[in-house]
Amino acid sequence: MADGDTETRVTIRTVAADAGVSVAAVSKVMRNAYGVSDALRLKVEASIGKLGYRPSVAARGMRGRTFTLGVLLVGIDNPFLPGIYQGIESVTESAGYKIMVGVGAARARTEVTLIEQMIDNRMDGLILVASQIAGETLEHFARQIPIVVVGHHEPAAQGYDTINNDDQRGAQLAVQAFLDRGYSDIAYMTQSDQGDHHADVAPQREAGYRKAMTAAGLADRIRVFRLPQCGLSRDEMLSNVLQSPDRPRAIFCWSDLDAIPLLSAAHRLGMGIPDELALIGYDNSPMAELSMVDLTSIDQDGPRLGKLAAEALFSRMTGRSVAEHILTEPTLILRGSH
Amino acid sequence: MADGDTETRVTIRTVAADAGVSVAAVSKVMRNAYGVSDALRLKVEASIGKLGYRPSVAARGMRGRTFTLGVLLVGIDNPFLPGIYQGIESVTESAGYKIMVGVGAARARTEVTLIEQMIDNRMDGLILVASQIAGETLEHFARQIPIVVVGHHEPAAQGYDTINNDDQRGAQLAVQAFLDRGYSDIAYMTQSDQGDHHADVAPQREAGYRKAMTAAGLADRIRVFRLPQCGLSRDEMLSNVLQSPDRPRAIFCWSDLDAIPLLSAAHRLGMGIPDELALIGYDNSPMAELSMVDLTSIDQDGPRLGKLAAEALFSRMTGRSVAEHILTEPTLILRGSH
DNA sequence: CCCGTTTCGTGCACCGTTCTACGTAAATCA
DNA sequence: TGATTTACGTAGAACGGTGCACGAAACGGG
Repeated sequence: MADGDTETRVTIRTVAADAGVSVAAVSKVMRNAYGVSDALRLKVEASIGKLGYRPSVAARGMRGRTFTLGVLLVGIDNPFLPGIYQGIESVTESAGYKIMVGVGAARARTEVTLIEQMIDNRMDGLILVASQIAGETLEHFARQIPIVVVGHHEPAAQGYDTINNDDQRGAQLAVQAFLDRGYSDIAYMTQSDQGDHHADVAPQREAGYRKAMTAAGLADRIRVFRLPQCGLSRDEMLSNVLQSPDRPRAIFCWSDLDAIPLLSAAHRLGMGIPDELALIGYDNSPMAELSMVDLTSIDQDGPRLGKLAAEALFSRMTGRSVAEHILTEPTLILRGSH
Repeated sequence: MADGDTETRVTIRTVAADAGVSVAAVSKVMRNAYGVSDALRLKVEASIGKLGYRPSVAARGMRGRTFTLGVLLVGIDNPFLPGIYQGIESVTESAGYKIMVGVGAARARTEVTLIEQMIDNRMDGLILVASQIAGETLEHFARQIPIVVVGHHEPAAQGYDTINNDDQRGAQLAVQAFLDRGYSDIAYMTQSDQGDHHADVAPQREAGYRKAMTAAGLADRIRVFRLPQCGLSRDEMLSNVLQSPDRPRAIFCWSDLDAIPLLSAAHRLGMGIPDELALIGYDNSPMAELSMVDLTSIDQDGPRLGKLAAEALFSRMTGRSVAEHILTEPTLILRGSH
């Protein structure tokens, strides 16, 4: 512990002494509770200003609320997250709540630890974005702290809320967009399932793809490619898929995250887009918009999802106990890749 | 507050009662402090396991340490951050420390609030990545909590450490790479300065660019473009720069973050790369590697910076009080854009 | 066998807040 | 004017841990 010239912390007691009032009085002013005269308030506020007093969140959390929310993100390299985060922040900021973020690195174990960490830090509520954690575990945590989940389908959950774009509908939009252009040889590319509980977005999009294909009478043309996790063999696999003699003419990819590397592989192989390969992604990430990428993608309006999540969390924190499961409408962003 | 079937929390008292020992004994076992017999330890650990006890970070923090570090990031959409974060995590995880992240959104005001929040949450130390906060403010905070700063040059700082890649050297590498290809009409493109204290990386890279140009006898060819912040007029400005009759033949861009949109604008205008425009970026982001981007870039080895930062923080937390200012060597990643 | 050391476990005073319960003075009402 | 109410401020007990100081064994050497 660095113990140089440690400025002794300004506590509520320091303020009370300075203002010549009781500790409780200062506390009341801070929480603008009932029963404070203007004279007292002024005195206390003057001292607070003079001393630069900030209440300790940790101590405050031991009895009251901390006005801090926890947000758990899968990672920081996912283009889907900034929009959601910004949506959350827009709501929480104006309500005077602070946000602490945990980065789950897509490992369920890490995520559980982080959630526990947030509970132990006495946060007032949690928003989990694209969490990998199973529903039953979530129910367990939800008994200890209000929770809202984004990007994880669990429509029967009782203890927590879920906010999602309608991933099945998004997949249907993509398939339809291909059909409109006359394609019938449409494949779906997804990440390899990893303990997959059918709750994650990728399987939902797969289900939507299958339904849409079946509805179009193309059930026998259904093909699903599953990408391995690690980087090197993934790039290889992308190339292999593209070079195989019976490669699909059109690919709907579960996320821009994989669609763009796929596009890159196609480009490297000298394939024309969309003439030799048509492609639609998901998330409408900023990269998709770049002219050399120009990727058609499904947009799920991250800021809106974030906003809805924050609002749901607040309503749950203030009493609602019956679960809410919201599904928003995705939109197709037309570009040159299909 | 959701007050459904609130599982009453397992506290240190619950454990003590269950194991038939004192609260202090449990505390000792948790902190594996001196003076615990094997018998006692076993008894207590059994109860802890049975009850699933986790100590409250908040309460613990009021006297001891929390084993939690705060990491402040500029944003989550910056390709430079994942590497650094991963580097930090690799060190802290094995040391049994948890990380809470704050997202500063590149606004100094928000960042200050978040740092205060982290101090109030009793974190044991802070790593600030690409923070916008002025040096004097940092010194102030550094008196309250050990701090290490990444991506912000403040070589004279006393109270905190800084870890940076040598941005001036990186700029020099870029200029040299252009010179080697025979370019002399080399411009620098940067973000418009925003309260800029010369400490941020962009001005450092600018200084390096100026030095390198001067050293090459091209002082009179020095040109600097400053991009506005907001998205729309930025794209316009990029196009304008590229379409002006005396546009530079080679541009060194302060970050891939702006180099890639610039590349996109060039592509949209049908300009050949590198024949009509040569480009070098900074950060070697994953996108730069994509075949349709193929951007030459300066790599600063984020994971290494993160690792160094975490190690510096630990050494500071365990007593070191004289500041450390580390500069790492950047490398040029050759690709097709120059 | 006595006395000085260790070793182990406990009681208790913190840490910085919140919040309930209570006392007092002023204002209102009959 | 006396009885109520209302407004304001204060003690002091939580909250869930930590860690110091202390006492009681157990140990060990002369």
